[in-house]
Amino acid sequence: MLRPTDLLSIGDIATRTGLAVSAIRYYEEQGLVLPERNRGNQRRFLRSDIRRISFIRIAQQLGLTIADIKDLLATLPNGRTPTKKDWARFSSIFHERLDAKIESLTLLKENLDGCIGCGCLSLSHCAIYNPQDTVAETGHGPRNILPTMETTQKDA
Amino acid sequence: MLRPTDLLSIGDIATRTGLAVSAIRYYEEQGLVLPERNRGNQRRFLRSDIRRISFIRIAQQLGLTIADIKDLLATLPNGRTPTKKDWARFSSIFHERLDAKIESLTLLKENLDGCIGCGCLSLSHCAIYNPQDTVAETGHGPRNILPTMETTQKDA
DNA sequence: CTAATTCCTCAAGCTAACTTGAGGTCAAGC
DNA sequence: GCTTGACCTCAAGTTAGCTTGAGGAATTAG
Repeated sequence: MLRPTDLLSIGDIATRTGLAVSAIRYYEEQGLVLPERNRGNQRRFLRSDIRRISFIRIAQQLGLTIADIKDLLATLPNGRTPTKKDWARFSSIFHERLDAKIESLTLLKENLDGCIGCGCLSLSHCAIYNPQDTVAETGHGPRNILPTMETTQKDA
Repeated sequence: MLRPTDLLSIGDIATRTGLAVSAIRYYEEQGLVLPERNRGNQRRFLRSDIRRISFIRIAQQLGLTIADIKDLLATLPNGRTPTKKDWARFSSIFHERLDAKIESLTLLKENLDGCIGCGCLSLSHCAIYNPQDTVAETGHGPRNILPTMETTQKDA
């Protein structure tokens, strides 16, 4: 338990953050955390990395990708863990994202309401089928959402 | 162009729906559409399948998975394409989903607002870090979202 | 009739965010 | 000092929703 200079092992971090060890290794691989190594090549984290990782999880919940988060963290001087001030700055970014999401979901809902009566599904003038800005589940992977879709409708 | 009994080829459907041919084949594979075959083994769709596929796309936009949609379509008598009445029924389901999503995003936003001042990130009492109900990006794949996460934090 | 399209069926690839496993090393308790 | 548990590094697998490609057959235009 007594670790020199108050450094934490990956297991400690896992316990503290509730993440799997493999996930933390993955974060390191992606450059989100930068633990040092002891002479046996084992990762040694700072206490502040717990906060850093918590920040990562929160950002993920808000819909940011690993890459997004990496960029955000990169804006911090010296690659340090976010402070109160940083946090305030990030918060407003998050806030905007949430607002945008809520707004487009609301829009979608309104369109849906308008559609209940018509039951048209006739593509040409259905507001839901031809949305201006899409949100919903901006899923991962090559999952084209309608508006982005290019007309790749020809076969081999 | 003149097709017997007014049946459509997969290419026609692709053009009409704006989807890729491969996507439509995939939908068939997943049991979302059930085209017949001509004697040359080529798919022949009904005109109503355009509506059916439009429905699928709309449901996807609202965040339903292929499996969800399959289940929904399965509730239709005779596996037919949704009618006005069906559409009204589905609409209310969609409506609920949207409401739930909007609500939890709003909650998240409120928590975030409350957090801007504190800048704690101290896990123990941060409302965002310990959310009751998570939404955000309920991503695909083995991406555990915080509350669901089991304590698999031990290594090999 | 023939060339150009379009279509067919697999099988494999892609993306994000991880997990799982094999094979081996390190550290802590007794 | 030695066993046991924690850790290490790859490589490969997982999920959803498709796309891409190879190799071949059917349709359609001229």
